[in-house]
Parts: sequence; C-alpha cells; structure tokens
Amino acid sequence: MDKTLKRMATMQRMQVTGLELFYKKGYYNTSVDDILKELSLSKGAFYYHFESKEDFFIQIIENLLVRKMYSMLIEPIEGHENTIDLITNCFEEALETAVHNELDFGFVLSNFVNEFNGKNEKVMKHLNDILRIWEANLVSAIQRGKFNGYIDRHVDSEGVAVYLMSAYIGVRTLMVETAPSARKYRFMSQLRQYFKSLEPKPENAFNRD
Amino acid sequence: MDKTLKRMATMQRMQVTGLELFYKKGYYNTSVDDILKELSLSKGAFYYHFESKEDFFIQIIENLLVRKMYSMLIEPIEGHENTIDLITNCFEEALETAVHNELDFGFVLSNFVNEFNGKNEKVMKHLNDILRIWEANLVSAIQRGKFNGYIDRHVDSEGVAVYLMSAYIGVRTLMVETAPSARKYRFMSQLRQYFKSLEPKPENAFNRD
DNA sequence: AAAGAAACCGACCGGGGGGTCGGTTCAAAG
DNA sequence: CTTTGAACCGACCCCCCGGTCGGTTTCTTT
Repeated sequence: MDKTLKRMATMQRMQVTGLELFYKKGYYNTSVDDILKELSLSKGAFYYHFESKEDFFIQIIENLLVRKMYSMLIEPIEGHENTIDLITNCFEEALETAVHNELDFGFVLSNFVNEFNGKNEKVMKHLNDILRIWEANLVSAIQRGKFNGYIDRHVDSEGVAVYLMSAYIGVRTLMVETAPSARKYRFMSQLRQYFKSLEPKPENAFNRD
Repeated sequence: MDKTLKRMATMQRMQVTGLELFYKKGYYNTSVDDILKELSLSKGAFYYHFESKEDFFIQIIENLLVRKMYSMLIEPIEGHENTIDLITNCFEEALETAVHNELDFGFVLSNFVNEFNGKNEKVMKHLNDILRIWEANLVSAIQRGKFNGYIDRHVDSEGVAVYLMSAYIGVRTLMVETAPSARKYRFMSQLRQYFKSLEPKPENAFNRD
C-alpha cells in the first residue's frame, strides 16, 4: 500500500527530527511546533499520527534510541575476541562521534535520564530499561572475557560494568563544553590503565572454569 | 539593621528553596510561583529582591553551589596526607549523601550542566567555572600526591582528574534510579582498584603511552 | 504618633505551549 | 468521473509562566 508507506515515512521523519531537537534543546524546551516547523508540517499531521507529545517521545525511544544503542554500544562488544580491546575500541569510536558533535546515543540516553529523572515516571521506565540492557550486556561481555582468559577471574563483573557505564556517561557530560578532544584522549588513557588492572594476574596459574 | 537582616533572610530562604526545587524538578520545569508557594510569598516579593529568574539562579550558583562544592569536594582533598585516601574518602562521603537522597552538590552541578548545555550560555559560563575549579584542585591534589610519594611520578595528573570527575558524575547519574547503595559500593570498589594502579611502582619499568 | 521607606501583595499582561476539531487535499478504488 | 477515506491543514482553546505595577503592610526613625 502506498498510503501505509507514506504514513511510515512521515512518522519516521517526525521521529528523526524530534530526536535531534529533543537532544539539542531538551524535551521540555522543544515544542511540537518546533519540530513541525523544521519539517513544514502542521499540528494536525502530528496529532493524526501520535497520541501526544509523550507518546511520540516514547516511540522515539523504542524505535530509534534502543536500536542505536544496540549498534553502537552493545553489538560491538559481543564477539569472542579480547573483551578489553572490544570495549576499548567501542568506547573510542562512540566518543569520537561525540567529539564531532554528532548524535552519540549513549550520551543521548544519559541526557534524557537526567532530564526525566523524578519528573516523568513513565518515560523513565523506558529509559531505565535501556540502561539495564546495556549493563547486562557489559556484564556478560566481562564474564566472557574471564572465561576466555582476557580478564582476571576474581574481578567483580557487575562492578566493572557499573564503573564503565559511570565513566562513559560522566566523560560525555564533561565533553559537552570544554576541550572535548583532549578530554577524550585523557579519558581513554586512564581507561586503558584501569583495564590493565583487570588483566589476569601472572601468579595465577592457567586455570579453566 | 533589622531591615537588612530581614532582607538577607528572605533572599536566603528563596535561594535555598529555589535550589531544592530546581534540583528536583529542573530549572525550566520549576516556575517562580512554585518556589513562592512553598514559602508563602508573592511575585512582588521575588521581583523586589531579584532582577529575573535567571539572575536569581546565577546568585544561587554563586552563593550556594560554589560554597558547597568547596566544602564537599575541594577542601576535603587539600591536606598533605595520602592523596588517594583523601580522594577515596571524599567520594565515599559525597556518594553517601547521594544514597540518602540528600542534595549532593557535585551531582547538582552536573545535572545543571546537562540542562543548560547549548541552551543558556550565560548560565553555562558560571557552571563551567565551577567545573574548572574542581578540576584544577584535583590536579593539584594529584601533583601533591606525586610529590609526597603517594602516586607514581609518571601518572598524567590531568588525565586522572578528568577520569575521576567523569566517573563521579557518571555514577551519580546511574544512582538516580536503580539500587543506589549497591551501585555506590561497586563503584567504590572499582575506584580503589583503579587507584592501586596509580601507586608508585617500585623500580619496575612503567609502560608509558 | 507621624512619616517615610523597605518589604511584600496579587491582579494583570503578553507570549507560548499542548492539544482539538472542522475543513481541505489527493490518490486509489469502483 | 465520482466516491471515499487517509493524510494533512491551521485557526482556535485553555492553561501556565515570566514579568510588571500600583497598592498595602510593617518596620524604623524622629
């Protein structure tokens, strides 16, 4: 059907532009009209496709944010190669897009968490879901790393996961204004230093689970 | 003068309540009337004491935020004792107030950075000033640590500072919703692990980047 | 007690935002 | 060509918010 195609296309356009503006100016500071003006569409079109601004935003989360998080921060660390390298490269690349001021979805997420925390429970539920997925995937990557001998068996997988997420979210906050490129470089150096402390200790003889 | 005293008291009350609400609900989501209702004061009283909502907020930054940042995150690490212990304890205490959902000013700061970034240059200037002060103090604490033999000489002081700020800001974002106490515990464990990797190496060659 | 000033009140204004709804366009089906 | 309904338009409603301003209360001074 041509009509359903058009419908999908319009909704997609609205969501892409919506995410962009919500990210740049914040959800509450972006009016529906702002988005519509960008697309030369009208209020009627918007409320024909979406129930409300909130519903619109939740669909953006489910359709765009979740998928991008997967492709940028989850899938890249799923292989069986050296876990530490995988995570390092993954962060490196994600932060590089941040340096160029493009949409970095890990940060988009934490940005929204900040904006909605304590203000909109419904939206927060969806955002927390993504955070949990990210965390779970980091944890299993680390456990895989232990199993494959890239990470010391005594490290606390969940601890490392929380720590990595913290560091990533934090450095993105710091990169927003001052010397993003320099901060990225320094951050990555320290991250590597931290990762070294997770490597298997030599005195621990070769052992399998 | 009784009058000037009263003036100060009223302004102080407004600022304290203002900071609380701005933190809880966000700056743009908190109306001046919200604050006034909490205090049973009127618009007239507010605009008698402050030029505008923005001016009000900047005064809150200068009067409350800056001072609290100093007492919570800067002064505690200024001594000549073991730098690593000082920073660890400082973070430990700051995060503990966060667990109890009290105002944790390091996080208040990063929250506002998120909210104002790209939206209000004037306010951002003030917020960035505080970030810079925090960073500068961390850097000099680390350099002091090197001088006093608590930290390896080859460590990049500014790198560590950026990394610590990142980690702190990030974990606070993660603590807002899910299991704050558990996350704090895990975070602190990993932080200690990281700090171990900064301790002076005996005479072993240290691999530098 | 009177006067003057500081502190405070609250109705009002203008603009903007979310959401509604009757009307219009246009492409596909009969 | 006519019909039909999905897609879209845009004027309108109502509420809220930042800010104003003339008036009132409260304190200080003499």
